[in-house]
Amino acid sequence: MNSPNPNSPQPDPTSVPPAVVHRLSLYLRELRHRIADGNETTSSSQLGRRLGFTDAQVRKDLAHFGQFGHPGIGYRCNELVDAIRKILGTDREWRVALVGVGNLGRALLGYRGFYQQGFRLAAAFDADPEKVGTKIEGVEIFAIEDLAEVMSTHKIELGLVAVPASEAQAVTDQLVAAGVGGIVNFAPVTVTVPEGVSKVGVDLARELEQVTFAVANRQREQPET
Amino acid sequence: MNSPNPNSPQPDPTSVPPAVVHRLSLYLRELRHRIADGNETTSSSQLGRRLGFTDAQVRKDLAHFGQFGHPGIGYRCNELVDAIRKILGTDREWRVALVGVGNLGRALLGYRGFYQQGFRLAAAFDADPEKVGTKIEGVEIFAIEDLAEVMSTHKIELGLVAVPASEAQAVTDQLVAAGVGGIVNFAPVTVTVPEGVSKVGVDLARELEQVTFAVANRQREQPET
DNA sequence: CATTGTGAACTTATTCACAGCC
DNA sequence: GGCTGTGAATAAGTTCACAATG
Repeated sequence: MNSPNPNSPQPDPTSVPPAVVHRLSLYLRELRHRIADGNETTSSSQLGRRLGFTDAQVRKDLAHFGQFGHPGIGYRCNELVDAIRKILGTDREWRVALVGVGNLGRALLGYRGFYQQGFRLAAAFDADPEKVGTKIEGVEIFAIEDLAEVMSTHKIELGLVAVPASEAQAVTDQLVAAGVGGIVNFAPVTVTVPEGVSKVGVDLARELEQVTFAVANRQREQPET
Repeated sequence: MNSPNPNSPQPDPTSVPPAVVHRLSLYLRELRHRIADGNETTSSSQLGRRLGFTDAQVRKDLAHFGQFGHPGIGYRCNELVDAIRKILGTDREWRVALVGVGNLGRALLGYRGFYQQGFRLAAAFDADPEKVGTKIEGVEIFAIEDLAEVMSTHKIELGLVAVPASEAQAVTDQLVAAGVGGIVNFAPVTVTVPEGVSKVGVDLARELEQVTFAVANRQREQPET
C-alpha cells in the first residue's frame, strides 16, 4: 500500500453488496460534515464510531473499490469524498424528473438537498390539468401524456414516482419506456422494473413501522442501515 | 403444525435482524394489496415472487415470530395481516410529533399514509414565530421552547425530525429528553440517540445515490431492501 | 506509533430439501 | 398436489488480528 491507487481491486461492481453502497453514501455524508468542521483527515475508526460501525467494516467496504487510505495518517477527507463520488456516480450532474405533484411531490421539488448533491429536477408531470403548465419551485409541470417526449427533449435519466399506489406501476412503466435508468418510488407499493433498470423504494409509513417495532420490543438503537 | 399458534417460537425479539423487520413491513403492505384485490389467501412463493425474495425467505422470516400458515393452503391474508401488525406494534395508534415545518415537514403533515397506518400527527413544532399558532392540515404548530410541555400533554411517543442538518442533533436531544421512544430523522446527518431510544434515518439524496450507483455500474434491480 | 489493507476465523443470513399436513 | 415449518447445507457478511507503512 502506497500512494492511493484506485485502480488496484476495481472488482466487478455487480458483486458489491447493496449494504456496502448504503454505507458508502453514509461515509460520504459524514466526510462532508467533517470537512465543514475544518478537518483535513479522518480515520476508519473515527468514521466508524460516528456512524455505528467497526473500523474494520469501514476499511473492508472501501477495499471493494480500491485503496484510498494512508497508513499512519488515515484518509484525506477531500480525496475520499472525490473517490466515493466517483464510485457512486455522483461526480457529475443527473437530470431527474418527478411524476406526481401532490403534497410529497411539491416537497421533493423544493428539497434543496437534491440540488446540492448534483441532482437537477428538470421536469415534473401531473395528471391534474389545473397544474399542467404551471411552475413550482421553478420546475415546469407537464401532462403525463407528454412524458415520453419531454423526457427525451430534457434528457432525463432518473425518475421520482410520487403518485398514489394505484398509479405507481403504470407511471413506472412509462418512465421505463421513456428510457429512464432508475427510479425512486415513494408510493406504498412494490413496483416491478425490467432488468437493467434500477429501483429504490421509500415508504414513509414503513420507516415508522421500523421504529414502532423497536419501541414495542424495547430494542436498542440500530446503526443507520 | 396445525391451527396457527403464534405462541410457539416467540423468541427474544432483540435477536431479530433488522432486515427481517424491513421485510415484515413489506409483507404487510403486499398482503393489504392482495386483500384489496379480493384474495383470501396467499402463499410464501406468491409473496416472495411479488417482492423479489425466495419462498423459503418468507417462511423463515415469519418463523421468527410463530406459526401463521396452513399447510396446503398458505396464509390467510387477514390472519397474517393481524399477526404482523401485532409484531410491528401497529395494532394500535401511535401519537407522533413533527419538528420542522418546512417543505418536507408540510408534506409529512399532509401525508395520508401515516393516518391510514394508525399514526396520528398530534403536534408540530417550528422555530419560525410566524408559523407558531397556525395550523397546517389540521395540526397545530407550537414553538420549540414548548416542546417538552406539549409532548407531555399530547402524550406523544414518536418524533419526526425534518429540520436542517445543523439543528437535527439538538432537536433530537430535546425529543429524547421529552421521553420519545423513537425518531425518524429526515435531516442529512447522523444523529445519536441514547440506548433504549430507536432511530431510523431517511435521506432522500442518499436514496438517489443508490440508484446512480446502480446505473453508473449497470447493475440489476435490487429487491426492495 | 497510529493506521491502513487483508487473509483467516467467525458469525449471520439465505437457500435447500424434505417430513408432515391439508 | 400444494404448501408450511424447519434442520442441514451453503453463502454472505463481519470482525479479528497482524504484517506493512508513512
